Amino acid sequence: MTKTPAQPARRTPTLEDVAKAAGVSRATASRVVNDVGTVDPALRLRVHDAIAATGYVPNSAARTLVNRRTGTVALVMSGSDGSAEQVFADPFFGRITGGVVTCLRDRGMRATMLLADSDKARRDALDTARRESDGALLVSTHPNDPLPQLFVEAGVPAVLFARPSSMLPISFVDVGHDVGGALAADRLADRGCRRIATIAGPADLPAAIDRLAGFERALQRRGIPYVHVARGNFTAESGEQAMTELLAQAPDLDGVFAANDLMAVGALRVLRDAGRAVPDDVALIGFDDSQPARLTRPRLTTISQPVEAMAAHMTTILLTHLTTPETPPTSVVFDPHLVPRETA
Amino acid sequence: MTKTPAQPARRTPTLEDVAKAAGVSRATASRVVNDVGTVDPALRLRVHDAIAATGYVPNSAARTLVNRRTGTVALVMSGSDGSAEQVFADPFFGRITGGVVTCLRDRGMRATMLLADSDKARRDALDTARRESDGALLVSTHPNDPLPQLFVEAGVPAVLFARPSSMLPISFVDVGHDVGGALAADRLADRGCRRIATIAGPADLPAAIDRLAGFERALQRRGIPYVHVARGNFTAESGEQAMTELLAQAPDLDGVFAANDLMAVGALRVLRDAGRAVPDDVALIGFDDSQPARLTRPRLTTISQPVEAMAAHMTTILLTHLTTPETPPTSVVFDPHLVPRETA
DNA sequence: ATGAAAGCGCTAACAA
DNA sequence: TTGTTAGCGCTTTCAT
Repeated sequence: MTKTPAQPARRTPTLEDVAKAAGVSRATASRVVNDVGTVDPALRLRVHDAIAATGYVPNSAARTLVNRRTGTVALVMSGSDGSAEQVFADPFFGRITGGVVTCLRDRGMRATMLLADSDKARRDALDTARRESDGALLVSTHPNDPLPQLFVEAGVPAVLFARPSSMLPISFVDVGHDVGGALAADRLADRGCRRIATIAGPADLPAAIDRLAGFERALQRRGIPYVHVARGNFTAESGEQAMTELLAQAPDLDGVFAANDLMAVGALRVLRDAGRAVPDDVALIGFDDSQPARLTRPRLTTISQPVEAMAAHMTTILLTHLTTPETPPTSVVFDPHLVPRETA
Repeated sequence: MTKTPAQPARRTPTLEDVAKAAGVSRATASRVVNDVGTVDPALRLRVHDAIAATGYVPNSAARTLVNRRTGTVALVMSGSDGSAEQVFADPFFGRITGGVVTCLRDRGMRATMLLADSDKARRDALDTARRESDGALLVSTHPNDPLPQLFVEAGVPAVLFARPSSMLPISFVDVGHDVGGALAADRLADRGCRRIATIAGPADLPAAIDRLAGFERALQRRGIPYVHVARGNFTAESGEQAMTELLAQAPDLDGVFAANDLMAVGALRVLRDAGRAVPDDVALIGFDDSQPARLTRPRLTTISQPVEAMAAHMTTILLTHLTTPETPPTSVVFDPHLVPRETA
């Protein structure tokens, strides 16, 4: 019965307990735990035993208090005002979250979920990101989102998912939307389509702009310069309407690229109703490889983005900025790929 | 130029700074900040001014260290082993997250996202939930998930989304799956269907069991005792297969209830291919009110769950447990409702 | 290589 | 009502 023998109380063990059990000072125990500085191998072993014996786990609040590091990254979903529910219902959101959480987990870190869908929410998100996280991952669903700029101005480390509409000194990951458009163009051209049309997305969305540009350029390269363009807003209904317009404008068309799957689904319905066989009369390609693309009959050929990988990479970029603050803004653009199914 | 006049340094202000600026002690400043104890109105005012002047915001790590409260709730997505990406791609997940985050935000709290898809991940989640959050919200995607039991045994405050397969002394929210099944039954019966079949979900899933039971009971009440049952696994493909079986078994059927929308989508395809007009020859009802339900033509009549409200309520239950630990486990079952569209 | 000691910013007894 | 003080658990100089 010398020092603190058996039941010191039902309290969660602290570094002090470990030190005592190992017969060393708290400082030494800390060094062992953090694997820093130099400690005698023998002592190190004793400390490790003590850790195992006591079941010690570091208290992160205490660490944060002294280190100014939280081990947490804020994942900010930024929607237009009051769009909370809508933002989260999009499977995209979940895939991004999955990529981020998985990546952070490998590094012993966590993600806290923030929602920025009003001016106040944006301020709060900035504040929380600054004070209770080490940095932020920003996912905007609409163009001209003021959030990225806010973070840049406040000097809070942040990385964007998708290129911002206006130039900003901030890192981001994105997919090559233009490359995706080109993939679709080549696929249509390769299968012999010559009277081609496209259902483009909103004209103020960088992603939509690039998909269209890449698509048109690729066709031009293939000697198919003229493309009928109708605009949609990424809903199935707008896809129906656009397809209807297109059919009226160019009844003889034989290939269509829709800037997302939902619009492609709408287009498919109109084509079917118009008695056009897909893909034999008209080939059709979507974008996103979303669930609806797999559910249509015929199944939708589409362009896929490596969302999880992008999210993971976005996370590692942020961690780099945290480790090496002087790192200049970096952007990484991922390659999309064609998912050949039945409509093209 | 008396005390700390202008630029005390570019350091984030602490309570000490506020106290100094207001000419009071740190304790008084703390009382004002936390609105606790009794403080002279005049001093209170001076402290508030000082807070505004310094731009003070409490340091949460320091608070956590002394309070043992993190202001954070762990949102644990629990999938079968290695199913990370799949879990997150489900829109359900996002809707739950949205409900939780919104509810927490109103109370000045945050959610940290955890993924429990392996034994190690489950242990880690438990540990993180215990050490870095005040409690946990558990969302299981598969039956017989060991996670809830783990939390119960560890005594970590937790609330489940959906009733656990085995009885457990733990709070949960759920939707009345049986009520939903009955809603579908009544709808079919009301529109005159008499030769009714159902595509049930996995026999080991409480939700699937209840949907089927509620459906059958309601039909029985209406004097339609016999129901053809085929099983699916909640995918569109399984829905196709089940519908094919059903059509073979009961070629004259005139109404079908599928236990989820995806299977209903599959069924719809088979019915169309079989030349059955929907809803005129065969009426069809799904469950979930998911995106695919809105995309089919005809649009799918379905049963909707108030997911966001359920998630929010799950959160408030957890907060109640945190405030009043002796609160016994509570369960709240929400009413689903019928979303009448075109297939029934 | 190791330990003593000084905080990190805050809350809560306890005194006054 | 207010202030003093003792920690919460940890890291990190600075001596030794």
